[in-house]
Amino acid sequence: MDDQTRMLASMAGLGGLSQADVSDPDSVRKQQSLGQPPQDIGDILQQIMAITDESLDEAQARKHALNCHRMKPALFSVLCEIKEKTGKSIRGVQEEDPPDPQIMRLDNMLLAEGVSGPEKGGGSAAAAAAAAAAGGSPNDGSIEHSDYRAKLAQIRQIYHSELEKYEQACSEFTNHVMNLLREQSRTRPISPKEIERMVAIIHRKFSSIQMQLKQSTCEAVMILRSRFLDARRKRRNFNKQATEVLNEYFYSHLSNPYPSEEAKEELAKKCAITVSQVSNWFGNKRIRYKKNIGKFQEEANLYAVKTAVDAANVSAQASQANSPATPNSGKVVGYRKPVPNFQGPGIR
DNA sequence: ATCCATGATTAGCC
DNA sequence: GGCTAATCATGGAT
Repeated sequence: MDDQTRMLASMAGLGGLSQADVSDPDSVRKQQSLGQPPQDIGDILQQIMAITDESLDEAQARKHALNCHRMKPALFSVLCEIKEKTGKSIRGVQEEDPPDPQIMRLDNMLLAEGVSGPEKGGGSAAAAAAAAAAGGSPNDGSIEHSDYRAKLAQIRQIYHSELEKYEQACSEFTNHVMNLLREQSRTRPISPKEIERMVAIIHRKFSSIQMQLKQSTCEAVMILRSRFLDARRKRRNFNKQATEVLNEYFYSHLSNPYPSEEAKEELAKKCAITVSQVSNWFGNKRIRYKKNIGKFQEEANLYAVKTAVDAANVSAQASQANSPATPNSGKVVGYRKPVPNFQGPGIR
């Protein structure tokens, strides 16, 4: 075996610094290449025991000699090239793929929720928006709101600390593998490109772990949102005055209890609730009235009387303001007598 | 604990 | 898109 062939063998991963080098390599190689059963463990142990400082030194010296050989760089690159060509199957898998749409979705959501955004406490805007969407009145639920923010901040904190941990672990592991490969590239044909690819594989693995983290964070945020912002969970009865205003309108428009968009806006303003709450209220009222007119009879009479009295007051004031000679002729707008037969004919 | 009232949501209709 | 009817979920009285 001349120097070059020995080196080729050693670089192709057959040699290096194995126990075969330091004791009797040929017997082991021959046995294995001939498909014979591996030699006894006793024999191997014998060989290990036979390793001395001297033989180690000799092996190191030989390795050093190989590394310093003038042909080494050229041969190394040739071997790398061969390996590159034969390793097509691996390459196909690792080609750059476009950014995962799912991870983009998760990123967008976390950003929107203020979890992954740059500024601290970024959830407030999202929380406010969500609260507004839920249709709550402007000044209620401030306690729950701050509670929501606190919980969101907690999620955010956990998310960031976990992310940091993953990133640290990733870079540590990457460094470790890179060092290992660099070290091995002295004795095996490992090109920098291959190391790069390995690093990419590691990053891919870690990013899939990151995706799981993002996914579970998203789930936590969704649960939090539904817990705090589901309007049904924090239902509050409208105040007495608001209910009165709505009932007044309902019973004084019993023949057609369908307020126009403008009327709804007006009522919403008066009651300090949203237009959709007004719509909900009328929807519920109509159906419940229709289902049990008898039950609402008393209420209907009450509001009819109330409306009549109000109208009388208004007209009395008006007649006082005008001339005393013209009484309330035809001025009783919105008056509705206490009808014994409330059919609500207008309800579809 | 139970029941009723009530605001919100949902599916289906027009 | 607005409405009805059914239903859910909670508040409050008992």
